[in-house]
Amino acid sequence: MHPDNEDPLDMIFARALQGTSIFLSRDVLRTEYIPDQILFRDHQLKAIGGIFSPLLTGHKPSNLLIYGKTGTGKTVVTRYVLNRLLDKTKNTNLNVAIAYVNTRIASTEYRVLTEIGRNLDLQLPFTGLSISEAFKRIAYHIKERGSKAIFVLDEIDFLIKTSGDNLLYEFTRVNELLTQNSFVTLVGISNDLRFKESLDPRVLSSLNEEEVLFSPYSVDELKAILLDRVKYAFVPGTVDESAINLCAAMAGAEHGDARRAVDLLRVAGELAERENANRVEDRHVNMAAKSIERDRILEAIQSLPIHGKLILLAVSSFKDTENTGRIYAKYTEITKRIGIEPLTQRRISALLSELDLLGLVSAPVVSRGRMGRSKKIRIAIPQETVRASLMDDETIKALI
DNA sequence: CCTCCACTGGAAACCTAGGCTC
DNA sequence: GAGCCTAGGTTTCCAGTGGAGG
Repeated sequence: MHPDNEDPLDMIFARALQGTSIFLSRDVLRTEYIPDQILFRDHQLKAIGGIFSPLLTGHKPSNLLIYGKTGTGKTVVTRYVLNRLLDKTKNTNLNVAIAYVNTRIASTEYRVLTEIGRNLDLQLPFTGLSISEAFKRIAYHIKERGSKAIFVLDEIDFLIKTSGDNLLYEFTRVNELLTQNSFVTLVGISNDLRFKESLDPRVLSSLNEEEVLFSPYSVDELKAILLDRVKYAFVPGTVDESAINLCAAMAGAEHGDARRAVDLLRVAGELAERENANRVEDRHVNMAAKSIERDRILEAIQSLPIHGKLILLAVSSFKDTENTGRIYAKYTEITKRIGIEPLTQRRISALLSELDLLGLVSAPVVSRGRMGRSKKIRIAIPQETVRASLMDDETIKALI
């Protein structure tokens, strides 16, 4: 057999067929995966389990607020407990309904409501209804079915930041509309402790009936978690121990982020597989770190609206930092060239702040005395990445 | 210590797409 | 199908501001 002479595609298919891939199961390394056993989170597991347990006898559990940095297991533990609870109630006459919404992804009040509706098998049109109408429909749906509902609002700080606490206030009062055999319990998940400050005290006291804190994992704990996943994810002996250590160390260096550790391992595995290596080594992990960062940026840019892309292009055409006025001038020049109506400077200022938040540009506000007060704007990602990702856009392609 | 630049960022008005009612 | 309503994005308006230069 001469592998060199074979069609490369045939080889890939053959490998897949023979199951000689280094992966046993990729799914184990996906972010949505919920393991059978959760390590180092006994305390939180018991606490959350205890808080939800009244549900088993048909009583309303307390509202709950969960805190912890990204990748500390908040979402996984919550979903795990709720899944187990659903199993327990499956053969009873308790009608338990769980709605999970990530409010960073469902970024407006209305989208949060449609998402909750979807989770409860209630179709809501994606636009056209008022917030209060959508809200009433959900409440009526729960009441009619006598549901014991749990609303999990993940990354709840985003909802508060973008839309205030009006919706949350309505949620805390929804039980007044419901009858005895139906209720809604709220679970808020946040990685920012400070968001409490911007809540109405009434909302806070209602939402904060119980509180559970998730601390970051240590590097040793991360390593143990990875070793556990490796057992199910990879063919035995195909992952170097030093590669695992490196994943754990990289993820631990930030703040004990298990999601990042697992992502690194998955991407490292995929890179190793792609180059037909039979082991995952340190260098694959290093490559994975770069690849993940690059993908994050590419995705962020590609999902930008057209004006966001044009601003990015304007910013990236300067080497040094520039103030808002100069960026705006460049931006209007670009829009003229491709025949698009420019947005106002006020709007561009706001969009620049959004790009700053996304980490694509750096735009701190500085005062230059007599030279006025403005943003100090600079591109924050490699020039070549900007070009590569903007090439996808037909209207912009011609400019580059 | 005062001025004054070049915006910032809050607030309200305006616009548009799309569902609802009759 | 006309007329109404709302959410979300944008524009309009404008008071407020940090600090170098006088």
